[in-house]
Amino acid sequence: MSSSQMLKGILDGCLLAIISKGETYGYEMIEKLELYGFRMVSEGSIYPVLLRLQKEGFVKSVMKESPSGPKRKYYTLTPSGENEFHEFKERWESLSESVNRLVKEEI
Amino acid sequence: MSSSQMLKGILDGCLLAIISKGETYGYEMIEKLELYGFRMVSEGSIYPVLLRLQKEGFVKSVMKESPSGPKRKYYTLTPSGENEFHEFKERWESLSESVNRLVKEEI
DNA sequence: AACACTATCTTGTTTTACAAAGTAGTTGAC
DNA sequence: GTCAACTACTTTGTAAAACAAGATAGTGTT
Repeated sequence: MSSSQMLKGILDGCLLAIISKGETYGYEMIEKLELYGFRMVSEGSIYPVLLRLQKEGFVKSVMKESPSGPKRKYYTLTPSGENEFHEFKERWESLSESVNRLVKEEI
Repeated sequence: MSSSQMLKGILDGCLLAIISKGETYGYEMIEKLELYGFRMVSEGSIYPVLLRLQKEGFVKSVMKESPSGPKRKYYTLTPSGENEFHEFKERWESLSESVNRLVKEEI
């Protein structure tokens, strides 16, 4: 994956990161992203990404009853998703170092 | 600008960063991006961004003769572009901290 | 019943990514 | 002198993505 593809893949990677910390569902992921400092990540943004991640085989999901409210779709990483998350971390490392070198006046 | 808008604006910010270091032109920016570790940033990616940045009033350009080869379109930041670059740096700081907290297992 | 909160999905518009091809000047090799 | 290689910018076309907004639906409170 090239740098520019990387730019688009950050939300994907962040969702993989959240799911890697333990089974969770879409609505909760939005709340967690806010805790981590991401602002304005709305439902219209993340649900389509979750569907794509599942289509690509990186996550799988099961519906479970909620103690209150409608059923929740819980997501977990597949082995392929764990691998993808690992690769995301490396790409992120490389990208953020490049951007930091650039904006922090080095070179 | 929200986090998700931020995700799309990284290439824009990086181009502002490069131009802020001194007058330069598209073809040279691609070479510089490579030096900073960005891979596969092609002409089809950056020229449209440069046109948009100019349309938004963040950069201005002048054509100059090249000592060899076709004329070059040299870009510089406008005051509005300097301000935008400053805001980009703040947004980048905030985003990269969020992503790092997330992938580096904190919280 | 009306409202608020939880939870997911779909739709429709706008924007973006970017490969590919087009145009054009310069340089060096043969 | 022409062929290839490099420099340099633009345009075009397709595919994908972003995301606000709305649809749907269950639960809890007033």
